[in-house]
Amino acid sequence: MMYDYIIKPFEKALQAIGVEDVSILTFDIPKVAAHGDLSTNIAMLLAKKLGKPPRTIAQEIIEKLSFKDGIVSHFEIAGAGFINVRFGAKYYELALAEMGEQHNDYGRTTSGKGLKVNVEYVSANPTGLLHIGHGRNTAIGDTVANLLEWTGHEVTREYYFNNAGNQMNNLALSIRARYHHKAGESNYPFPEDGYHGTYIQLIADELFEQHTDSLLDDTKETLEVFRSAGEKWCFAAIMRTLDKMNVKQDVYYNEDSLYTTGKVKKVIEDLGAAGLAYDKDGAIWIALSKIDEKLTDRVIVKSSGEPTYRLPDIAYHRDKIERGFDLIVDIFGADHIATIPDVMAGVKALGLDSSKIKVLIYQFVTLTENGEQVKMSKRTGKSYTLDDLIEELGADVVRFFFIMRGINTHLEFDLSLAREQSDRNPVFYLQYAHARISSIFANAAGKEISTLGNVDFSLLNHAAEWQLIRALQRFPEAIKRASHQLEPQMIVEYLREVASSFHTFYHECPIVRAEENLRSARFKLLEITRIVLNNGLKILGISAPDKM
RNA sequence: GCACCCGUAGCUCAACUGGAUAGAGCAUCUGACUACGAAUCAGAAGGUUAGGGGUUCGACUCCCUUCGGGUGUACCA
Repeated sequence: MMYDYIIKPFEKALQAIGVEDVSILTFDIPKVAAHGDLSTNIAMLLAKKLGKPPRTIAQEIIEKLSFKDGIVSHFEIAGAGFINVRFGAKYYELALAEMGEQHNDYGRTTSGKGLKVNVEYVSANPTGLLHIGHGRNTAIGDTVANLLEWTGHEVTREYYFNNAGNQMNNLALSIRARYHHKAGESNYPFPEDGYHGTYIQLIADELFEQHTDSLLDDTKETLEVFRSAGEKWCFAAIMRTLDKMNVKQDVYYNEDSLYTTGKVKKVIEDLGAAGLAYDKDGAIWIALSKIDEKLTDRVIVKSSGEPTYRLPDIAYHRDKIERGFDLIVDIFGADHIATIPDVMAGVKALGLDSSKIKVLIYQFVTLTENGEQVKMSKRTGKSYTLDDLIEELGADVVRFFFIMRGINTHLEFDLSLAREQSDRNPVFYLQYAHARISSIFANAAGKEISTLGNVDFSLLNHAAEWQLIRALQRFPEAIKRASHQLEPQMIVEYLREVASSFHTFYHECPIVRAEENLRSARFKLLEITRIVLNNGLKILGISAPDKM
């Protein structure tokens, strides 16, 4: 639409003045409305190459420009050499018709067609309940996956977990201690690094009910019972929480399978063959300094024979590349920041293209209440879990709060604000716009007023209507950009603008009470607005209610 | 010490990745409901983009530097 009617004429004009490579032509949406609907800086970019002042070039371009009737109402040279374009009535009519036709698919593009993407998120080990940080991880990962789907990518949502190792052992020991306590041995020592959450006692209690005191012998076998019961319980709890968050993943990838299938071993062999791994002090090291001089060599297999986390991480990412993904997105908390260069270098050392891997680092979340920080401690088990948050606020508010800020800024989660069902809470602003539209349709139905009829978009020429249409028309572009930048927050900002334009339109323009033909056109505009809000909220994983 | 992230209105954050006059919400002050939902709208006020240099037609954005805040820096994950 925009390409055929606006961009193509520009490309032709450029060719007419002798510019062959038109790929540098881009358009911006001016911040200031007086500068039109679209703006290009092409003349400035060409100034050096052509050796002429920007405004002269702009003038030459403009002389060659020609648009179809009514598509563009006005264009001009402004400032240092910008070319500004203002859409005409015909453009809005065509755009609206197209949006209406695409309906629930409006906003989808095909820019990612044929590309396979893996988005790995949540990835919590089954040692406890999801906490606030996991919440941000989950909301970001799921929304990014949605965005990639809406731009035509084939998306696999993946959960990576480790159900072996120290942490799991710790979980088993913690449950065992609580089990002994339950059995009356109140002096049984609790492990120093044990998990203190109340859920540990719950698991122990369940085991005691099933086994009474038959697990009191501290053997390998009984410890395994505690371990596997703990894992099962934690996973079930995690899945329940994710379900509430409206999250469904496709692949659950067990780190242990990297060992059983020999993939870890193969990494060591291949690194060795490439001369990038060596033995020292009884351990195996990876020669990161040979791959990137800023890095230092690291241990990948300890002298005890156990691997460090780097080794399976490298094997895992190799596996993802070998599964044929064109883009691999990891969602990590800021505490993982140091490991990323190591893993990337390791992947590169195996001769693979590490640029396929994009790691999104999100900064920490702090909970505040009445302006004061809520302390979160894993040790004491008093931490706010994600479940607690959802219970108190609802999944919509929780998801929204986790993505309404850019990924790499610290997120202040204001509990008192989130709790408020009022205009101070930004999630309601979007949902309210949707509910209001539904309500207008219901109102019309109640009065037996037709919302259909012949639609003549040329009747829509109120400034508020145009502003709304302009916003609606940018939806596919907004998704494309957010998807490309992997920034969910951009969709939040966009939807806020749509909702704002809609509310203004609502106040300025009567709908049900408008004259019949105008009414039909306005109802159509309402319908498209509802589609955009609905689709946008769907991307954010938030419900679009008809009533609130 | 080193690496990464952040510093924008009183507060919480935007700014289409280098564009024109830096924008929203809250808080403060004015106005708009016997209207289709006031969970809304219209308006006022609020800024040396932490400080200083540089790069260029043009910088909140890129580079250097100083100052503040956060995170990480293991043969822990």
